[in-house]
Amino acid sequence: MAHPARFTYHSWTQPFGRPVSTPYTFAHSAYCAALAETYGHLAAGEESGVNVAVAGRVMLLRSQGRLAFATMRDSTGEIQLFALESMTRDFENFTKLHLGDWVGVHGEVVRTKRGELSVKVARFELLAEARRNFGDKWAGIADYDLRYRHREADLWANDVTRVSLARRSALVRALRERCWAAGFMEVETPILNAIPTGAAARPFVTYHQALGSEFYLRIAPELWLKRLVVGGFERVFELGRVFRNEGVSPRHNPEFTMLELYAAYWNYEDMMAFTEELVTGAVVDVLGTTRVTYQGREIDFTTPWARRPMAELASEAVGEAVSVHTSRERLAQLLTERDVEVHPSWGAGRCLAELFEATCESDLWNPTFVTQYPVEVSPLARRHPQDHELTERFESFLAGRELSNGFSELTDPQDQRERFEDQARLAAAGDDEAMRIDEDYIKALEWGLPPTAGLGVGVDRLAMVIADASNLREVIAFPTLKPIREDQ
RNA sequence: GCGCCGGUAGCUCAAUUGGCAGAGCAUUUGACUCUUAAUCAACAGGUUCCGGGUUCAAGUCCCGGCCGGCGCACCA
Repeated sequence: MAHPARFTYHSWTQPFGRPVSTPYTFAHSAYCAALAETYGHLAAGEESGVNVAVAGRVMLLRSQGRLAFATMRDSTGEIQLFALESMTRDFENFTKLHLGDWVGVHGEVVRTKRGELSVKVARFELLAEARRNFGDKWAGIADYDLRYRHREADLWANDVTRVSLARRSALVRALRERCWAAGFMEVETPILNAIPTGAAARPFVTYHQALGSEFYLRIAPELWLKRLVVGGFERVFELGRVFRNEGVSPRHNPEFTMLELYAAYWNYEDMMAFTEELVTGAVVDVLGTTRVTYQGREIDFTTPWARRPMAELASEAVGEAVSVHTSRERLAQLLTERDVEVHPSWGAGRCLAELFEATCESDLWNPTFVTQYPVEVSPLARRHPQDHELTERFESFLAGRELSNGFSELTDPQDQRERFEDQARLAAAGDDEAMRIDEDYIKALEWGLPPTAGLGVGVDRLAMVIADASNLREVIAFPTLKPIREDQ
């Protein structure tokens, strides 16, 4: 769609005059869904004797001489409007309403002879006119470009959009309420960061005029949240946007919503238990079941979720025992055999993680915890007591995609400094996603971080599953799109 | 960033091997006292995404660009 949609001006000149003068308020008294419930008992042709004031958009209009029917929708549902020349003030203009116009209607709740619950219009007001139409009244709007750039129209034109975004909202609410219920305090941490940290990702860069400094949009709130734990807030969470300057795909948006939470005195086992309870609980809150059909295939959220060490899964996939202690050469060879390019800077740990991703990740359909991540790919996680090349870390996978990431937090400032230095060496070697040394964070650890476990959940990914969406953009109200160049 | 596919009326979509750009809905006008995507009749509506090229002739073929979808890469 290179051209913006052209205006379709309706000529209101005859019925309403121009400019149309619309009211500043409407004394609304009832919603469609409530009317359907309250007056469901009315028989065909029966009148309730009750007057209501409803408002919404005209979705359909059937004008038939000296009577007319309209279908009006509000945020809760639809109801029919029934107008009669003999009963309706300004009937002539009612028949000239346009699809998409906002109207406020006063009238009696009745059921028509043909059995449709209706508001018999005594009088109505045009609250706002629709100067553009909302697409084909049967087919809606199909053009992705128009749907994503103008979600306000898509929401009226396509039921699936309304349902998907409503489910996302319900999910966010459920996650938040479950965190509150578990004693987590909701906090907010900076989005403008002097150092991008807490994850491995290329950041967005911006600039503050008065401070004369560059800032990075956060790629994760992780380190700030742990500093709050150092400060004595033992359970904190943040539900907010993070920004990663990476490719866009059906499963990646440059800005996305992350839930991160930290609990003092927990380890990663405790956090896995909480993750199950949180995610499965939220799914049940929204959908009322633990068995969800996603893209035609069932996902079973029933707890406990499977728990599998990364090395075990990778070994099964390649048909031989591999681990973080397998020689780098052998792991690299296995990767090369699978057409994965091995970078010189990768050690055995990174190779094992890559091997797992290449062979196992996309097959993990039901929610599954993968545990025991190599230290090399986990610069903020605490070492596993039985094997110091591994960490007490897990990621959960769902429908073949990463859903969450959690671990026992590294609390030793000296170890943390060395991990950062390893990352800095990767950055120097050209890895623009490696972490940078965050001296303030090391200083925070020197004040003492108690044993703590942390979790990050990709909210958009979970919303996709709950909305049965194959594309992330279906659960983001306004996904990031390339701006249309004006010179075209 | 690379590859494949797509962009035609406000919306949804047609258009044969290159041969007069169409339909439904919406809009406008008219008919109609129980409709349900109401129905019926009529009018109007086009830079076929943009810019070049080939050709007697381009929506269609070629080149470049814009935007989108999907795949790959990237995303621990």
